[in-house]
Amino acid sequence: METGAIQLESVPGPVDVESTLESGHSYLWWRADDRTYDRLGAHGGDAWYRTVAHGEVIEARQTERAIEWRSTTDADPLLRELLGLHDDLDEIRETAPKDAPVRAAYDAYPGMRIVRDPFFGCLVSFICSAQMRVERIFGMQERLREHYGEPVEFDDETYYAFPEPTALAAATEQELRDHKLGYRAPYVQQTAELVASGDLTVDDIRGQDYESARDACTGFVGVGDKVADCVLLFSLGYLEAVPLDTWIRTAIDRYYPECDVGNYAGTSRAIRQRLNGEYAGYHQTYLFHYLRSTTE
DNA sequence: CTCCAGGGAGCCT
DNA sequence: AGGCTCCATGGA
Repeated sequence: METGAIQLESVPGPVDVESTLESGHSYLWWRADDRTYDRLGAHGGDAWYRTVAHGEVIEARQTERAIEWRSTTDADPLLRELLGLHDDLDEIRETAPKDAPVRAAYDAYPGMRIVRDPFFGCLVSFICSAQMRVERIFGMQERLREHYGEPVEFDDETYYAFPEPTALAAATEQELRDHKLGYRAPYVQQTAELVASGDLTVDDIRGQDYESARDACTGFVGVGDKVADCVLLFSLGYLEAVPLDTWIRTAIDRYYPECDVGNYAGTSRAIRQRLNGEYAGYHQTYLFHYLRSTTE
């Protein structure tokens, strides 16, 4: 076992691991303790989180001055990448529009960062997210891991990685339905088949300009514009991607009604411009959480 | 009981 | 391109 700590003073801008991992833009981490997911802030923000990424088990928690970690490897560079710790959050916030809703949203969750999830897990988890509450999406990914994931030993325990594309491609639709994926079951199976066969992979997406990348991503089954935007934003680092979900549509109706031009591509361009382009996805994610936390 | 959740596919015009 | 309808599941 290796252990270490990332000093917060080495990270540009504030950090909040809890809101980064529990707000529902990554579904690939889980609580390492017995405490269940709950309202943000309910546990003092010092909980241990665990994931298996690139075959390595990583556990991390935030303390007053550092992010402590335990892992099967030197997790420092991997953690910085996965948690978006390279993003200069102060600079990003500076680019946000200075209106009341965005300001309030940034004040509500200082330190929340955009994750960089491994591609396939991000893709499948957001296919599963269609018409599904945030809390339940975690459970679906947990069942996929435990039924189809490769075991990894760590600290005398066995944990399961997110399934490889071949493993989910070999699953039957009925099996996936039995694991409560509902009508998303064939989407996940067929998308896994596309990736496993090499017919459509991350290499067909990464590196292209934003709108071309989004179009390419909708080639997966169960992936429309919205899920494609989530994958570009939460896995591939397209920080300008603005997923137009029910919550951000409410925000558009309320605060930026002129941006709704009646179709996804046009509304996407308008709200992206309204949120000042380059980091529009960051600002959207803050708005999403602000709205979700203040309307329930 | 009904309504709805970080939507998308298939089919129609 | 744009507008239906259907699709599972479970908590409010």
